[in-house]
Order: sequence, then structure tokens, then C-alpha cells
Amino acid sequence: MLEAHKRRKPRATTPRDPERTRERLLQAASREIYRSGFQSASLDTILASAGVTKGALYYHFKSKEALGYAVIEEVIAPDVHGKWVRPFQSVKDPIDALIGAVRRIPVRPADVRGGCQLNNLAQEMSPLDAGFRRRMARIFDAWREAVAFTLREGQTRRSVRRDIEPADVAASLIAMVEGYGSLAKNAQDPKVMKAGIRNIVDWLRSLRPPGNRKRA
Amino acid sequence: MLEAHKRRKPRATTPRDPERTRERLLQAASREIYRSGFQSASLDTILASAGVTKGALYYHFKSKEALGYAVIEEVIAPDVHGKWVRPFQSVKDPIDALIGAVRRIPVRPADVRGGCQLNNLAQEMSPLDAGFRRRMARIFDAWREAVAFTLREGQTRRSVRRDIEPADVAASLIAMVEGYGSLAKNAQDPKVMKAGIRNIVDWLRSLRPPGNRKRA
DNA sequence: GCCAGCATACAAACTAGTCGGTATGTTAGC
DNA sequence: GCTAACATACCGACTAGTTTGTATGCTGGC
Repeated sequence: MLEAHKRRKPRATTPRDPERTRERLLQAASREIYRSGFQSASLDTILASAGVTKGALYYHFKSKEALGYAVIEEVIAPDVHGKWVRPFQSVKDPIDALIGAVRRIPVRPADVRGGCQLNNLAQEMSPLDAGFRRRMARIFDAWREAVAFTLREGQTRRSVRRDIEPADVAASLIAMVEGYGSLAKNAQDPKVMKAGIRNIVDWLRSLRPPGNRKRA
Repeated sequence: MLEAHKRRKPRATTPRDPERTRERLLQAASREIYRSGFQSASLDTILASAGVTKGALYYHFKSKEALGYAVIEEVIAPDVHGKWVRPFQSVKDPIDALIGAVRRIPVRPADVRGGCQLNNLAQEMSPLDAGFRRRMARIFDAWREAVAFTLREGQTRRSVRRDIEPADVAASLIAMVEGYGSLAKNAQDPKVMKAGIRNIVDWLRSLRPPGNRKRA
């Protein structure tokens, strides 16, 4: 503390770019929450990872809770939307589309070990904070509704069995995806997730109308 | 400190009962971990709930981590064993037995909101602590093996379809149970869990050999 | 000059864990 | 049977560190 004169700022990053700073905070928070959970996520870790300090954080977000809400709305929700909602907005064969989405679930070791970010946070925070819970419930609802929608459409086009209830099937699909994700996360083993995906795919195939089976 | 003579101990509880003290600590820890997760579980809260102080805790357990391990081995493991392993050790009809176990899943609001204790802890701690992970992986393995075992037995007795792979079906069952549990926990709604249970039961019925269907 | 956009310093509360002390229980020697 | 010596079980204050959040200070661009 003797040399009080070294006032040289590193200035490695862009001098002033509030939007970028905010985005860096969001991404850093998302990573740290993914690793440690929300409650145990340390603001200091987030700040170090984002390369800013407390002042920047509390300029852009009024509390840790608000930062968490923003991560849900601006990071997690768009991610789920891009993987499980948008792909089904216009589709030829719903079963093919669902199988494709299931097959696109990441199965790299790091992904399997970390689990599903939405499910992680939902498990941790749903009983503890209504703000978290509601925001994530909206994401789950949109997910389920998108899957049910494409199944209903498939039923009218005779590419999906008509003796199944789209809403129930959609819920089952999500439950199996998250359930297998949980098992694989505990096992810390991509093979568990891959086996789960195969089971889900087989089950999805069984939803085609009889006589309309494509492959084995 | 002036009146050094009042040496009357309240003695409301049993004067000295180390086993009981240990058990109270375990139960209190289990409750607090169930509510807040392991990382955010406060030792002070556990101690207040158990009615003892730090000395007692660190006499019986050498660290918070050790306390967590003990909760898994002495609280969670026996619970899962009693619900998902013992019931299948000798059974007439595996499908009936599995349906019974699924139907016995607690669906009271408090249970649904809190979620499955094993799954909660597995989700939180598996990527963070190998000791936790291994202990819980053993529980999941025993669960899956018990279900697969009873399915295999059913196959030899012609009460279970022979074109299914017991290990896969067992994993699917667990994935669905935990997956629906997750959805219901986020929704904070027993109806979600009840609907999931109905779906699981229907799926279990489809595992009977053709022509051996019992009820509708 | 002014103020948005941060950095810095600090506060208050909480964390796991340690440590000296103490009361109770058990055993050994006589 | 009495007591010294020791072991067990537990208390509660204390430490060192971490937590979120606040209050203030600085700085560059318009």
C-alpha cells in the first residue's frame, strides 16, 4: 500500500460497454450457478470470472436474487426455447422431430456431469423461492405445450397414434429426459445417458400409428 | 457468574444417552438437508433442531461432510431399501408389486414440494463430492437391481413380457419416478405427481405378457 | 460540468470448525 | 463400600474466513 501512485488501469477489455458488462455478468453467473447451485454460488467468484467488481454487479442488478432471475429469463429460457420449442413450430413428422431433439441432447462428459441447468435450478430453488419457481414453471410449461402441440398436429395428419393423450406424452417425455439426466449425473457416466436416450427413442417410435412404422 | 451455586441442571431430556443424541443429530440433519440442501444446511440450525450444541455434534461426527455421509447411509439408504428393495425380494406378481410401490409414493403436498430426498441430494452433490456420489450411486444401483431382479423372475414365471430388457425397464422406471417427481416439485402440485403415477402405472401394465392382462 | 459506469472499502451477519472446561459414568485398588 | 483415576459426553465461547450488500470515490465521454 506504500506506492499509492500506480494508477494505471489494465484496460484490457473495452473501456466502457455496459451491455457487454451486463452480458459478461450473466454468463459468469450462469456458469457459477451451474457448478455450485444458486445458494452456494459466490458473487466474488462470479465477479472474478466476469472480470468486474461489486460496483458493476450492483449497478446492473439490484441483488443476487435479481441476478438469478435474469439468468433464468435471459440464459436458460432462450436455451430451452431454442432446443424444445422452436424446432416444433413447423414440422413434417413430429416423431422424427422429437427423436431428433432427444438425440441432440448433449452427452459429453462435462454435460452429463453437470446435468440440465433448468432441472438443477428447479430442484434447488422451487421449494425455496416463488420467484424462481414461477419463472422456471413457465419454461417447463412452454416445453410441454410445444411437445403436446406437435403431437396433436401429428394426430390430425395421421403420423401419431390417436389413442394417446398429447399432454400426458409430453409430460412423460420431459420426465424421462430429466429423470435419465439425473441418473446419468449421479453415475457421472455418459453411457447411462446414451442408454436412456435409446430407450426414449424406442418409446417415441411406438407412438407412430400401427402400419405407419418407418424403420425397425 | 456471580451466583456460582445454582448447579441445578434442567435435565428435561435424558441425562446421558449418546445413541439417542446421535440419532437426534442425524434426524435433524436429514430434515435440514432436505429443506436447504447440504451446502446451505446450517449446522447451527441442525443443532437448534436437535437440541444440542457444537460439542455434541463434533463428538459424534468429525465434520459436516461426515454428518452428510451418515445421513445417506443411516437415513436415506434404509428408507429406499424399505420401499424399493425389500418389497421385491419375494413376490407373486412383479407387475402388481411394482404398481403397488409406485402407488405408495407419497403425494401429500409437503412431500411433493420437498421432492425425493435421494434425488435432491444426488443432484446437488454428485458433481461436487465423490464420497456423496458413490454412496448414493450404490443406493440407485440397489434400487435398479431389485426392480430388474423381480422383472427377471417374472419373465421366467410368464407374468412379465419376455421381449423387454429388465435392466432397461428398471432404469426407465426410476427415471420416470424421479423425473415426474422433479416436475411435480417445480409445479408444487400433487396433481402433477398423481398424473405421473397414473402414467407409470399404465406403462407398467403394458409389461404383462399379451393375453395375461388382468384389468383394463 | 455532469453523470453513467464502474472500482474500492467497508459493514454486518453468518459459516464451519476448534478448544478449554465440566459434569457424568466407569473402573481399579484397598 | 469408598474413592482415586480415568473415559465419555457435551457445553459454549471463540476464531478465521466468507457471505451479501452498501456507501463512497474515481473516471472517462459527452
